[in-house]
Amino acid sequence: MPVSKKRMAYILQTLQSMFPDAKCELNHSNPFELIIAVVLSAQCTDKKVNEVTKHLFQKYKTPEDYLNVPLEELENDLKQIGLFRNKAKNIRKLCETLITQYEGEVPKTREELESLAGVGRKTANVVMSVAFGIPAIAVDTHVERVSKRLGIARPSDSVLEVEKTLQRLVPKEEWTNTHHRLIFFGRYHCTARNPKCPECPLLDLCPEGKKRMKTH
DNA sequence: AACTCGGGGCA
DNA sequence: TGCCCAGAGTT
Repeated sequence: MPVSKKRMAYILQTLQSMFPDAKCELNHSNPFELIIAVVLSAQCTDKKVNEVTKHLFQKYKTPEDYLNVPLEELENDLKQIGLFRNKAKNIRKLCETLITQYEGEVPKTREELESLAGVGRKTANVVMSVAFGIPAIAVDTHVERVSKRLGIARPSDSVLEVEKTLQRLVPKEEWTNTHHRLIFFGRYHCTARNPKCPECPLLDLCPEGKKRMKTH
């Protein structure tokens, strides 16, 4: 059974005290740069993405810029990032759609965003919340892992089920902040390998943490 | 639900 | 060397 709203409120309060300033760490200065950065961030550290986009965004500033070079050149510019061939193709398709259907602008609805190449539910959620201020909880590997460890979601839940559970347990005005705090919690504290259970303020209510403290 | 893409970081 | 990284698309 998922946690109660009361217990969730305590978790949220604790996360807020741990990461009061949690926010999107992908460098961007507009919605178009953000959507490119999030597409690139799939299965790649945001640190590496920022390293690459630092140069990328000086060279490519508009959707047209990505289409005005040979595909091989864009692939080469993304060489340091995993899955770079898929991402280069998707980004070009995405830019083409922006030009032909959205007057070169990044759309704001989930349906429109998810229709773009390389953009799924997670990326759409990030763009909506970070670029346009629309409340959303994007469930990535960190959010999924910590939600399941804390007992907020069941181990067998899909990412969509995890998202729905979080939406039900968290006040809508806190969705975006909570998303970023769960990410920070997963990145810097409740890490995939060697989570910091002994010094975790949530250990007392964490099923996985208590299990780990016994067996390790 | 499982599989594939995929170079880089880290223990 | 093996696991993981702010996933998405296909089968």
